[in-house]
Amino acid sequence: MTPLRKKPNINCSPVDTSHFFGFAVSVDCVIFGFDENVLKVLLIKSDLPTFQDKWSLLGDLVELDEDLDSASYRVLKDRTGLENVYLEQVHTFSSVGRHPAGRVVSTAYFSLVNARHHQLRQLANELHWHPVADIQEMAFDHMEILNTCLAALQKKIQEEPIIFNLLENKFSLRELQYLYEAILGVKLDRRNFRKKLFTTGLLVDVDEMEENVPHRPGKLYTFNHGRYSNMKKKTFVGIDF
Amino acid sequence: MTPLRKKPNINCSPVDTSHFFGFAVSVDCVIFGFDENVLKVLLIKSDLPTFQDKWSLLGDLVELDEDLDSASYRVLKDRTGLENVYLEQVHTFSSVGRHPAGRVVSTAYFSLVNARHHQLRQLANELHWHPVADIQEMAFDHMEILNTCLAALQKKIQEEPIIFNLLENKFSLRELQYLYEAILGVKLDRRNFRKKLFTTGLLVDVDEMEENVPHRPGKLYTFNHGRYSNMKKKTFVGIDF
DNA sequence: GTTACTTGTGTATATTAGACACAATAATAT
DNA sequence: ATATTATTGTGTCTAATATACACAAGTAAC
Repeated sequence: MTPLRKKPNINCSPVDTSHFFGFAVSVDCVIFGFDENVLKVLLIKSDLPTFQDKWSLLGDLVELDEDLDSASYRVLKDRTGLENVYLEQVHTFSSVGRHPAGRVVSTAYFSLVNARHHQLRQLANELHWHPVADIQEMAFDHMEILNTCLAALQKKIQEEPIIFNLLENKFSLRELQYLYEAILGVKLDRRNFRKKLFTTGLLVDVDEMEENVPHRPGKLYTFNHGRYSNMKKKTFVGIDF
Repeated sequence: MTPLRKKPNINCSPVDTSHFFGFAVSVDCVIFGFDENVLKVLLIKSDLPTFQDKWSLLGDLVELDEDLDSASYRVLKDRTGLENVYLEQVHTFSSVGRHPAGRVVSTAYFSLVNARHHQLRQLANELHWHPVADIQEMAFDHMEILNTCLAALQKKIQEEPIIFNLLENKFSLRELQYLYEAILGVKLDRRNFRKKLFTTGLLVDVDEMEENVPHRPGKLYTFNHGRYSNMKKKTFVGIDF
């Protein structure tokens, strides 16, 4: 429980109030995208002098009348223009010295977006996609947040089919396989990969082909959201490679 | 990132400061124990009038110079007398109206303790073990927190061998199996269960037998922590029933 | 039409999961 | 001491799943 220190009622005791009610809360969004066969994350240059020229995650302070999910949705919508994106709370970071401006605890979310979505392009002036594998350091404790969220993502895509949020609506199996490989950092056997995915029954052949590829085009598929929602109750069988 | 609203420096602007730095942060610990073949959780009667006679989780407000892990360790140590217990952050709950005294976001941890540990008994006057399955309602949003933590526990014990934290140092395979069954809410095949656990190579036969059981006594085992730490690097293979 | 690259497909083997039964042991009651 | 009761300890067969692996055919570019 959360007993507010028994003694003085928190509403009548300004001293105690300031003692406990002195936190700021923020959200930080690790926004993943997939482009050029590489897993990327959307970053912004830090505007704090302390972290001059360091990159940081997209985040914001949470308003007093706002919950964490709403705050992260707001950040995502305001900063990227995207709505209805996949968002998942991962962990709350709370080192005492983590923010130079005061006591700020931050809840990390990861988000999966289509990196080539048109609405995103326009804002490209202040935002930049970075290959996750290339990032060595960041502002604040954002490197730790990124690592934690990447681990969460790797685990989650083996449990639930959220990975499709990173692709166009229609995709080829090659794209999907490369995406799995990029996230997990492994090479997968193509035939076994296809077999496995077809047996899920969640891929719909849309009877179209890739275009503008410099080789034999592959079939395109979509993810069967409806069917997944139904079978979800009965436990989705993860993709174990 | 966490940009503190560009405009006024947060340290020079009391108005903005009170606006964002008005949160309290708490931790709530879902302390699991196993006794009488039932999964239990340690609860306390709420001392808030709003939740008269409702049970609540053990928790406390976080100090301004304290991080979340420290706060939850503190709660556990102060309230149960136990140290070196297993603790894991699960989720942060932040509904705007979740706490009657003001804006309090709370980070939930689950903890695994030996319910029969001697240090615990003395404090039994204000704390009570409740069978998880019997709990229907709780103070605050603690029912939701409990459910979330139970789900996290069920998932986690199938990925890592943390379950041994709930048992005595030496235990029989029956106790271990009943514990798995209590947490997962399923019946397991005894022969397959034993086979599976032996093949992990993490059980050490201590060459002792159960005592004071009204039937043929079983062998006692301990969990091989050292060996697990070593193999952990190479990915522990979960127990898939 | 040749080259480069990728698609699409199946089988055999190894590993793992799941179902299932009975004799041996200790404690207790008679 | 004997019977009763409850539990231990053990192995095999079958089904399901994971893994390794090769070649012909399609399209684009030259």
